[in-house]
Amino acid sequence: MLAEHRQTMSQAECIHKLSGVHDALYVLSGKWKLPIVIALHEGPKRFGELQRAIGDITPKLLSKELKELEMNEFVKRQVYTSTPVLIEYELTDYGSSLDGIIQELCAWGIQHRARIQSR
Amino acid sequence: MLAEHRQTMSQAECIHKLSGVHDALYVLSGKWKLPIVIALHEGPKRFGELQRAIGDITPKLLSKELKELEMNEFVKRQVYTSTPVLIEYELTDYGSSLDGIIQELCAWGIQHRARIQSR
DNA sequence: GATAGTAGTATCCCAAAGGATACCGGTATC
DNA sequence: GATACCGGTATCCTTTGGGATACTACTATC
Repeated sequence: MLAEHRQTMSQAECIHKLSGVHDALYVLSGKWKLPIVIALHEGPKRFGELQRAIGDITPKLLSKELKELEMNEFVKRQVYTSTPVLIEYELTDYGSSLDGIIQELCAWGIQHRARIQSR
Repeated sequence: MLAEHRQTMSQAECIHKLSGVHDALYVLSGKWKLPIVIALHEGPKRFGELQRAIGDITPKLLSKELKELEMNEFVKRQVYTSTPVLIEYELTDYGSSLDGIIQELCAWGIQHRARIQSR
């Protein structure tokens, strides 16, 4: 293979990766989206439970992030019309498709912290 | 296993994941860090080459992000004392350890785009 | 000697992200 | 009837991330 072709191929691959990563980061933007998804991984949670599980998130932000997660079909808002009304947020199957990303980030982050601390 | 214990375990797991993901996202913060790492994946690049490869990044931002990537040992700044001086940025082995994360983000991003467009 | 490229730095500015605080209507409890 | 929880909303304010633009010192080329 000619150098010229290799160059073209790796450039194409680079652009391909750039766009994929960009799209993924776009829907995961914001400080709290992944924390919310991780917290919901344990099971459905109510608004207040989520707030306590994550810690330090204000209701305004939690509400906003949940709406965006709902729009992207990562999270389902379940309303149980009992009295009083019970509202639960639960991870959808599509939300669970983020597991690979979360696993990689988590594993890398943990080894990185260990690496930093051992210096 | 008692429900109580399951709950405790999954909470611990949740906190564990939260901290790992947090640490990873912390060093990858900023709009251009992953794009730079991806661009350098093809091979070493000079400042101007990087700027052109990424597109739309201003020299100020590129300089800042490169410094942070260098501090985290993702990127090595090579100075060749020829005349004129040649400066190249190259990915370190540790920088390559981000490949798993990039792969996951890229693959997920691409399937997500396909999913969106097919609706 | 003008022009262009290389590798950045300096300054200014703006929009967006996010935090603090207060509030709302409803229900249940004391 | 006061208080407290639930599920949020509204308003204000600060921070910071990042873009635009200009500039520098050096070298090479026309």
